[in-house]
Amino acid sequence: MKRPTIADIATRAGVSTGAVSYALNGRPGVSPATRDKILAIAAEIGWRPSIAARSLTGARVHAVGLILARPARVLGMEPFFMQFISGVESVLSANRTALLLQVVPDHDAADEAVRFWWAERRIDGVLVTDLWAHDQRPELLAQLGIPGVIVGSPREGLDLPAVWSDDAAAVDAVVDYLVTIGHRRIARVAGLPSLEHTQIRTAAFQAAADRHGLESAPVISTDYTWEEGAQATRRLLTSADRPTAITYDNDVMAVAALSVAHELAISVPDQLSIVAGDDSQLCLVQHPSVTALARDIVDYGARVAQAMLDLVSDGRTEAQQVPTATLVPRASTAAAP
Amino acid sequence: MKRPTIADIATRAGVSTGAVSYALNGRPGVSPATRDKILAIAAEIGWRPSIAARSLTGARVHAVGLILARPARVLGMEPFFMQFISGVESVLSANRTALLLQVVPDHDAADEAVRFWWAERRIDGVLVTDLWAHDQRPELLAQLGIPGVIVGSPREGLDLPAVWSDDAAAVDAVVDYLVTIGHRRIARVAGLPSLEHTQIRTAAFQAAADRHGLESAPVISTDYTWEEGAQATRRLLTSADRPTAITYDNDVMAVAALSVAHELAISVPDQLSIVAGDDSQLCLVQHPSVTALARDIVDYGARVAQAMLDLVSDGRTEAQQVPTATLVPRASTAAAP
DNA sequence: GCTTTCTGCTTAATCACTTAAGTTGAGTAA
DNA sequence: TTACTCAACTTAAGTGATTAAGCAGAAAGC
Repeated sequence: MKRPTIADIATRAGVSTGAVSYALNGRPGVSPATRDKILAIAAEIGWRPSIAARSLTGARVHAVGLILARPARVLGMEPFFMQFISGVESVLSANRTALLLQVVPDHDAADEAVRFWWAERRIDGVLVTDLWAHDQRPELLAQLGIPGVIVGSPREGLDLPAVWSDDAAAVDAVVDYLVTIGHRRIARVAGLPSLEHTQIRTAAFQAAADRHGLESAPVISTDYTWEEGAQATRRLLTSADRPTAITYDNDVMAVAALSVAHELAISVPDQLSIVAGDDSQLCLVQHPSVTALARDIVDYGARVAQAMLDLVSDGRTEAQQVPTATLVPRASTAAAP
Repeated sequence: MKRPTIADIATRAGVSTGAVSYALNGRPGVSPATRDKILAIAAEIGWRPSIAARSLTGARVHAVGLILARPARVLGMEPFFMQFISGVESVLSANRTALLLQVVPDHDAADEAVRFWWAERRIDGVLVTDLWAHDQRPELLAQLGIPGVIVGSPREGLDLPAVWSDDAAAVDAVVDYLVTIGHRRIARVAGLPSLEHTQIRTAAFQAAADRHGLESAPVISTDYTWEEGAQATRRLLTSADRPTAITYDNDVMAVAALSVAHELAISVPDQLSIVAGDDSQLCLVQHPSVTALARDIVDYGARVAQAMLDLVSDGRTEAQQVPTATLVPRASTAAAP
C-alpha cells in the first residue's frame, strides 16, 4: 500500500520524473500527448503530491493556521467561532488548503504557537482573531515575515490585510434605536475589556451617550460568560438609577439577563429592554425573543479565508470591510417605561 | 529572515549535519560536550525541525485530522463540537501535535478529505466522529492503513481503537427515571437516523419501553435543528394520545420543545416533562430549566486525542469507554399528570 | 606489539519533488 | 551543406532532515 510518487508515474509513462513534474504542474516542456498520458496515469493510480516534498523546495504548504485564545467553555457556548470556522473552511477546502486549529489558554501561548508553526513550515499564513488592545501579534508577524490576515481593524503602518466590520456603527445603531423609542438610561455589558473590539464598542457607546445627552450610560466588563452576564445585570438592575435598556456584547449574556430580570420580577420589555450583540437561535428561542445585532458570520469567515488565499498567492494586502451588523428588533425591546 | 537549518547549526558548531541530527534527537554518537554545544546553538538561533524534511524521511508529521460532516449552522448551534475540539486540542497541543480541521457537507466529501490528507502525508491519523450506520470509513482506514480512532462503538474485527460512551445505558436511565415518576406515554425525538448512535439510542429506547410495558413510545427522527425539533414536538403534542414526557437527542431541540409547549399552552413540567440529550448552559438558562443528560465533553475529546497519540506512538489499539452520561434532573421534569 | 573494540565523528544515500541547465533530433534558414 | 532554432525531453542539483555505513584515533586485551 505504498503511496505512488512521480517516479512511479515516470516509469509507467516511460519518461523522466522531470517531465512528469512539468506535466502535472501545467508547465511548458512536454508535448500535449505526453502530458495527457501522464495525467491519465496519475489519475489512475491516485497520485497526490507529497506536500512534504513540495514544501521542501520552497513552495507553499497549502495550510493556514487559526489560533483561538479563549477558554473551552466559552468557545463551546458561543456559536460565533464554529460558524466562523465553517465559513473559513468552505473557502479553504475549495482551494485544497488545510486549516490548522489550535486552542490556547492565553496570549503568550498563541504567539508561541504561531512561531512554532512557522518555524516548522507547517503553514503559509495565519488568521489573527480576537485582537486585543496593544496586541503585539501584527508586529510579530510583520517582523517574522509571516503572511497574516487580521480579523479586526486594520493596523496603521503594517502591511497586513484586515477584514473588519464597523463595530462603532453597529453600536450607534443600537443606541439610536433605543433613544428613538424613549430610553434615556442605557447600560452596556461589555465583553473582555482587553479585546480591541470591546474597546472600540465601548468608546462608540460612550460617544453616542454623550451625543444624545443620556441620563446615564454605565459600562460593565465581563468575560462573555452567562455567569458574569447575569451578575452584571443583577448589579445594574439593583442600582439606584436602574437602566431602562441594556445592551450586551453577545447573545449568551443577553439571555442570562432575561433570567435575572425574571428573577427580580422586572418585566421585559415593559420595564426593561434588552439587546444582544450577536444573533443566534438562542435569541429567537427566548420568551420574549431577543432583539439582536445580526451579521453573516459564515460569510465573514469565508471573506477572511479568501483574503488569506489572495495574500499568499498574489501578495494582495487590501483591507476589506464586511457589512455592518444590522439590528433585528424583536420582542425584548419596547418603548421606555 | 531565513529559517535556521541543522546545516547552520553544524557550521557554527564546527561539526557535520549528521552529528547535529544525533545530538538534537538525543541519540548516541556524540560526546556530551558536543551535544550541549549543539543544543545551546539550536536554542540560541531558534531552530525548529522542518516537518516537511522530517516527514519526507518517513517520520511522523505530528498532525491529526478531524473531519466534521455537518452543516455550518448545526455546528454553530451545538456546543458539543467546539467543546470536543477544545478537549482534543488540549492534549494535542501539549504533545506538539497539530489539529487539521475540515468541515464538509457530506459523507463522500469526508472520505475524499481523508484520502487526500493521507496521500499528501499531512496527517499521522484521523479521528472519526459521527459514525453512521454501515459507515465505510473504518474499513477505508483499515484498507489504506491509516491510523484512526473511532469516536463511537468499537467495530468488530477491525483493529481500530474506539472511545465510546454507553448511550444505551444513558437512555435506559432516562426512561427508568420517567417511568419511576409515573410516565406511561414517553416519546423520543431522535437526531439523524443515519447516525449509528441515534440507532443505538432508539433501539435502547424501544427496548426500555417494551421492558416497562409503556402505553406508547413513538420515535421521530430529525436533523438536530431547532426547527425540526419544534416540528416534531408539535406533531407529538397534537396527536391523539399525547405523550406526558418527551426525550430529545440534544439540547437545542429540547429548548425548542419548551417554546412549542408554551405556544400550545401546555405547561411544563405539569402537563409535559422534557429531557435533553446533551447538557449545556442552554438548558440551565430556560424557564423551567431543562433536565438533561450531562457528560464531560472536553474530557471526551481529550481521551480521544490521547488514544490517537497512543496509537501512532506505540500502536496501542484498545477500546476505551468514557463515563456514561448522568441524568441531571431539573425543573422541566415532574410526576406524570 | 598487534589486534580488537569503542567512541565520536563524517560521509553519503535517501525521501518526493522542483527546476536550471544540458541534450537530442527534427525542422528551418542561409 | 552547415549552422541555427526550437520543442521535448533528460540530467542532476538542491530542499532539510534521517540514518546506515565508514573511518580515525584512543583505549583495552592478549
